[in-house]
Parts: sequence; structure tokens; C-alpha cells
Amino acid sequence: MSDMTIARLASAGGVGVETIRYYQRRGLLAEPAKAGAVRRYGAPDLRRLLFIRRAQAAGFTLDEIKELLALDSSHDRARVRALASERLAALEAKIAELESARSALTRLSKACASGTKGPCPILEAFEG
Amino acid sequence: MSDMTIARLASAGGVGVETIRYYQRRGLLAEPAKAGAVRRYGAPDLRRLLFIRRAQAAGFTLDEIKELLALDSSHDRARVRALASERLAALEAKIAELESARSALTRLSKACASGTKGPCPILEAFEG
DNA sequence: CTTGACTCCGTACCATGGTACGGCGGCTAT
DNA sequence: ATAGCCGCCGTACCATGGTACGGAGTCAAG
Repeated sequence: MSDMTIARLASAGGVGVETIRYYQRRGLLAEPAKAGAVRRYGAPDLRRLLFIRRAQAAGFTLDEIKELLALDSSHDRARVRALASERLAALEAKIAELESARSALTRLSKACASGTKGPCPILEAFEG
Repeated sequence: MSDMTIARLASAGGVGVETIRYYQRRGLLAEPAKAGAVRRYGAPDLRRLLFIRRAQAAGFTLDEIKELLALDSSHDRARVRALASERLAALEAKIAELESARSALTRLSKACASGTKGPCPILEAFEG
């Protein structure tokens, strides 16, 4: 996995080349020293990239992720716990919200599947 | 709930006045005829507004919501079911993703809570 | 030793969902 | 009847997270 070009890193991380460059501009990924005219990437870069994607999936913004990455080698456990628990609460809330949306949609699907004439009660499905 | 000004409608819907006007520009809410120099809103407008917010929480984009609203009085049950089930699948996937993020975060919290020295294993917490 | 793909870099642009600004003019309570 | 919100409207701007473009340089395979 070491000694990748930017395109290989991107595809290993499931993103586009432009995204890598964007992360570099945002300070989330380092720009490695050039080996000749071209930069080469290694396993730690990929590790970091994958972390970014997963943290993003957890709802962290890129700025928060940047902070987490900086914190990774620091000793500021309190700050890490604060960020984590804040995100955890938001995550719980979001999950609850999505679950309630899910049941509304399920209701809609059912109401709409039974019978074939007339409009489906779309607005009603989201009430309550 | 009838005969509201735009500000009352907005606050009843939990949004700002500018958001109402934005939805009108996007074609999600009608601009009622003016009563004198000022537009007046009624219960159906609020109903629609609340629907928009809930559909948004379900992950629909404003364009999709616009379509749903148009479909509400149509007989195109197939299209409604298609939109609903597409969103349902996306919702299931998102819920699963958030649940996995939740366990990563919980792991991080725990790892970071035990002991008080050294860095928390942030990157590790999101691996796997 | 050429050709074609890839890299580098800066800058511009995109979609989404709003939010702000500013001038004008009407509604309403004192 | 007048001060001071409120509404109306157009236009501009914002944050987030990218995506696209273009020209010059480079590397590797045939």
C-alpha cells in the first residue's frame, strides 16, 4: 500500500483525486515531499484518509475532523471526550429522527399500496 | 391558526420569514393573494410547511418534496411508491451507517475515559 | 524517444439550503 | 396623526463539501 501516486491513494480511499487535493488545502492531509516532480503517498496517508471518511460518516464536519486529527497525538483527553460526546448526542438524536421518518414512510408506502385509485395520502403520512 | 401574517406562519412552522419566502420562490409554498397590501396565510399553508420540514427530516431534497406535494393530489400512486421506497432504502442505509458510527464513538469515549495520560487512540477508534 | 496517461497548481465554478440587506410603503397602537 | 414595527421585493451573499478546467511538466511502456 505504500508509495502510491495521488490517483492510487484516491481510489484506495474511494474518493476522487480532486478531493485529496481539497483535503490538503483544508489541512486534513499533508502534502508529502516530492520524489522528483511528483508526490508519493504511503500507508499512513491512506489511514488518515479512511479516518476522514469514517469521521465524516459520523457527522463530524471537516473542521472538526481536522481538530480530531491534531488531537490524535496530543494529550488533551478532555477535549477529545467533549467532541465525542457532543457528536454522540447529535448522533442519537439523528438516529431517532430517521427512525421516525422511516415509520412515516412505511406508513405512506402501505397506504399507497392498498387500492389503486385516488391520490395517496402524502401529507397525512407525515402528520403527527 | 388561520389568517396569519408571514411572520406568524414562520414561527408556527419553526422557520424564519426568509425561509418561507425562499420556499415560495422554489415553488413549495404558494404566495396567497394579497388582502390589501399584505398576504395572509391559513391553516393549509402551515400544514404544507410542516410537511416540508418533516419530509426534509426524512432526507428528501426540496425538489423531491416539491414533486411529492404536486403528487399529493394526483393519482400517480406508482410514482409516489417509487419515491417512498427509494427514500426508505436510503434511510435504512443511513441508519445503519449512523449506528456503526455510534459504536465507533462509544468505543472512542471509553478508550479515552480510562486513564488520564497519553493520547486517546482516535484513529484506531474508527478503524474496522 | 515518442506518445499517452498522469501530476501539479491555481483559479473558477457548482449544488444545496438558506440568510442578509435595503428601500419603500402600509398597519396599528398610543 | 405619527412612531415604529411589519410586510414586500429584488438582489446579493453565505457555508459546506466538493468538482472542473487548463496549461505545463513528467514518467513509463512500447
